[in-house]
Amino acid sequence: MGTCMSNIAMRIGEVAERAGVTTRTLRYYEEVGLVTPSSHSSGGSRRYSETDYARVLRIRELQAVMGFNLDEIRELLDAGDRIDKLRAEYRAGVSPRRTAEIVQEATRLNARTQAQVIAKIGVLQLYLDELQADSNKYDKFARQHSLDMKRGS
Amino acid sequence: MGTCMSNIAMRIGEVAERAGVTTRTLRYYEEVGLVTPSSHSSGGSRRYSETDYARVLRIRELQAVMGFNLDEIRELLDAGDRIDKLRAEYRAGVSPRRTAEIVQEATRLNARTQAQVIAKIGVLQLYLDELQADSNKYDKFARQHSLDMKRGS
DNA sequence: CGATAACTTAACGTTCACGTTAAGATCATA
DNA sequence: TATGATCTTAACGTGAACGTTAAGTTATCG
Repeated sequence: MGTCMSNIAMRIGEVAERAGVTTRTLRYYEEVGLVTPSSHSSGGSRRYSETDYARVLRIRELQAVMGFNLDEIRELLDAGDRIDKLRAEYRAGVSPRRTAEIVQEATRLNARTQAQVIAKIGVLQLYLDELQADSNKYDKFARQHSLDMKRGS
Repeated sequence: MGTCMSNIAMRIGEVAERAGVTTRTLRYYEEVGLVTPSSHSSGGSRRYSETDYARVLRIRELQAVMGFNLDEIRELLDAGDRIDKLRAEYRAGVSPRRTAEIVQEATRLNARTQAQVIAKIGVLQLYLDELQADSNKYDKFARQHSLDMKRGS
């Protein structure tokens, strides 16, 4: 299954370096079902495709920036995978009933995630507003007292 | 130091319940220098002020919603504390020279924090855009295949 | 074909952010 | 002042997400 995609395949060390993680991390991600190398050498070593690499990058972003844990990330990625699979299945012909179910679930997951992101942005924006109000006060104070100091870069 | 502020003081259990955390969590926050109760009973029990309580709430928000770890949160709160101290110093009366210094430092601290928040908002916005693009695809797919399903609420 | 760099699994170690007893001190109330 | 609820410190436990050896296997290169 999907052993040869005419795609250059990277070894684990290369992927690790490019993604800024350790090989241990990649093996751990495989252990918990996040990224499985799309092929292996004849001897059994892992071979990662560019798609695999992109997946690692996405995981790191979801983790570092969004603060999701690996379980949540797996849910999100699974939704995407399901859609991809569905697309392929659909092209090969699948029941409309099943198609509807899958698209609906992906839509729901997407909506849920959007809501979370929007909530986060909202809180950050509030916090930023506070900070800007403060900084405006400092500016005003400085001007009132003719303290000249440069703002910005 | 700061033992009596004529403020009603809460015991640790009350603060914990109001903030939705355990007493262990509050003692841990104290251990890592995040929230120190502003007073103690004669026998040595912790007594928290409303300000302390607000600080706990802020910590939880920064942690849960923004995904900061406790080290990052301490940095952010420390900046705020520093600014508060500068404010107090100014109010106690200082030379115009010192005033300028104070305003300048506060401005710099504020700007640094703003930069962090803005960076996070930026990445979140990018991610949100992607999510919306995906959800548009799902919609389009559903419409093309006449799968009727409601979006929104 | 040999060297050595990169890989393999397996297992124990570590840090963060607390959870969970344990054993005793303190607080509020009757 | 008694007593039960709440507090105290201290210490060991836990799950997530890896880090760090160890001991052996595979890949690559001259």
